[in-house]
Amino acid sequence: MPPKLDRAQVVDAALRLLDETGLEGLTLRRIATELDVKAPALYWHFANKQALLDEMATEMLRRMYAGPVAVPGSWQEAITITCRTLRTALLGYRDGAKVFSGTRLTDYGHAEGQEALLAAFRRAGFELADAVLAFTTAYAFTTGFVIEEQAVHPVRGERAPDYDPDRRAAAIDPGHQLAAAASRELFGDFERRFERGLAIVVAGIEVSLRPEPSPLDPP
Amino acid sequence: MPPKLDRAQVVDAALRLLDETGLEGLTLRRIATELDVKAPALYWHFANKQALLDEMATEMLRRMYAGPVAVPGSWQEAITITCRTLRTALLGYRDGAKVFSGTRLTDYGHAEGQEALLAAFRRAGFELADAVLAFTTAYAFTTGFVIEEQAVHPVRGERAPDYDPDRRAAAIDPGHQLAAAASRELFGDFERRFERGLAIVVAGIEVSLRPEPSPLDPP
DNA sequence: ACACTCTCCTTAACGTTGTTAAGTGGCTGA
DNA sequence: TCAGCCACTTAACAACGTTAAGGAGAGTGT
Repeated sequence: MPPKLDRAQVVDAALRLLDETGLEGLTLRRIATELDVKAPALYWHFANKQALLDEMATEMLRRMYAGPVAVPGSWQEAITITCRTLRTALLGYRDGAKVFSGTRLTDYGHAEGQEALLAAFRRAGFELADAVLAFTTAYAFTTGFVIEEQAVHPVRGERAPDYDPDRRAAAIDPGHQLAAAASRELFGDFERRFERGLAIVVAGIEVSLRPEPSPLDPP
Repeated sequence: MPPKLDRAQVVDAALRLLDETGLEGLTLRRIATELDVKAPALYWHFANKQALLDEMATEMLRRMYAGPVAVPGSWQEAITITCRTLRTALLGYRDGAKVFSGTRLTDYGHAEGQEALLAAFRRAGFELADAVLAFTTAYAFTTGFVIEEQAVHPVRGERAPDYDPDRRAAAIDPGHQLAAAASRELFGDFERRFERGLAIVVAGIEVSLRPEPSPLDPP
């Protein structure tokens, strides 16, 4: 009899269910039921729940790199597209950023995309250490941004009731006018704010880590 | 008879225990035991566990602002110190960044610090919207950075075994030289990388959101 | 003096969760 | 034919968050 299950099917079902239930509603029994199987069966394929979550995060990355990854010439384009794609990938699943940032990746299939990105920096004359710094800074911004974004919008299009800008503005001590007025900006227009924030990071890299203009290395 | 407990004591004990057990080991029964009380007693003071976690996050912020908050003149100093202080505050507790980013704050006591920060931007001529953008960008970077930092160093001074740079370097397809070499940079020297990353963000704000040099508003 | 009420905690229990132990049926190779 | 592995199932465990019910003690009204 052919096996009912393999790891890929479990991961796939788990990622589907994640959208319906959210991370805290994602239980092994539900995943198993979805697959017409009892919960302990999952332990044949994964050591424990954390291993499954790790694999889910890895699969999210894998699907992200499975899309159009034509990394273009300039490092500015490369890092912008990478972060934009990462955000889209994380937003593609409910609690995507939390799942992603809570797990260790299980394989290094993403090394290829990373290699291309780092290569773009090197071509522009960046030291490797600077390229890594640039990359991780943009990356930290992206994950941090999406975690907050998904706290406000747990599901695409809906808004968590606890993040009502007007309520926040009203609750703040009226002596703090700027903070109150900021409420309107804080919880909206994530699309635009992400793009502008990313542009800030890229511009900062450009001014702070300017590569040497010539390929000569000083002694 | 005077009550054994109040909200502040519960929060305090919970934050103490957090360091010992980590977020996933932090159970209501353990917190209760620590307070010489049975678990259901906590429900007199908090509606549920999430409410306690929210209060813990708020208390973390409160303690952060309780320190020396002399926000200086320039917006560069203000935002640098704010983010640096936030990182320190989050690193002060095991899984601090995760607790923090997973909760909604329960009061707006932090509005005062935010007000001072925004005021520094306004004094420099920034539009409020730009000040908020600058602030949230640096903030997203900081939380994203510390979440990753605490994944590698769950407890100050110790390193999670899964994040061994050499193992990662060895596991990566040798065709990807840059990605493999990057492993050495990726998991170390968080102190320096945070400072440089923050400097990048600040420099980016400076170039991207340059305020008008004069206090005149165009019509 | 007594009863009433309010506060703050306990005891007991419920349903659910991740996880383990033990068992079971089908397929493969000798 | 039969041992042996694979891939599940059934049964059960301890632990979790949470709820229901009750009780001790202090304060108040009469």
